[in-house]
Amino acid sequence: MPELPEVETVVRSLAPYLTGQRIENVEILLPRIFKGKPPQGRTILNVTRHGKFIVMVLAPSGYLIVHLGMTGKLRWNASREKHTHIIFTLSNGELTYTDARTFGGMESSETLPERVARLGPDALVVPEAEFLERLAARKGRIKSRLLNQLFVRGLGNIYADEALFRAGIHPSARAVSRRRALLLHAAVQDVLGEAVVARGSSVSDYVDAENQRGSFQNQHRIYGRKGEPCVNCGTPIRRIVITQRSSHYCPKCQRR
DNA sequence: ATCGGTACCTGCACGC
DNA sequence: TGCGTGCAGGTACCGA
Repeated sequence: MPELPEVETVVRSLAPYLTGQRIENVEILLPRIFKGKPPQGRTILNVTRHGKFIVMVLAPSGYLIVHLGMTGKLRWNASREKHTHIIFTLSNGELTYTDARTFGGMESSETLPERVARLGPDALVVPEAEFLERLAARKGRIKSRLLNQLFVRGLGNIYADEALFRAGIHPSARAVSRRRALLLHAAVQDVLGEAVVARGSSVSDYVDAENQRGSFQNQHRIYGRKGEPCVNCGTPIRRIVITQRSSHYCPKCQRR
């Protein structure tokens, strides 16, 4: 489910509850999705976002890293459901992790795991020059590059499609002009910024820490709109598959 | 060292 | 009602 705007919304809605609280108990019902030693007895110093990862700094030491995968939900004082796999009891309430598909999970470790630390710069704030430089350093179809978290971190399938549409770039394009690359950089930050304001996209089951849905799905211009008329030119929107992911584009507004 | 393809899971919508 | 198929916001891992 979650890309940068959804994870950002979860972090913002969760931080007031978790900051400064002590982890009294950790109940792990599905060991497969929890790596490392349960952080019982530690205190949560802060809750931040690193791309699509949620990072909690613990005291006296260590980190708790959470990834929501496709269907993960990290919620405050939520009731236990069929797919609730991990329950943290804090001094002031309960933090539950619920995930139907279990593509997500969490890890407790003393240092920030290398696979998280090594990701590219955050898509919401990456400077223009660095975006262009990193884009040029990689090959393959532009959509695949945007989804690669080593390029920039935070973009996923929805916002990659939305940004490419706004920049007028075909998702299969390999060479992108400097002009288009500049438009793409602006489009990425615009669409992510607008989506954060709307508290993310709830296409099916995404909710924040307080079980609230986002509303940015109502502002999608291209994602999930196969067959519908393009908002710019009326041409029916097409869906193709790139790197096993569905990609939506307007054949007239987004030329190769 | 990068890539593109595949595996990992469950649920839902759809056609028959 | 049930069954098969395709699809879904993700990353990790493999071989070329």
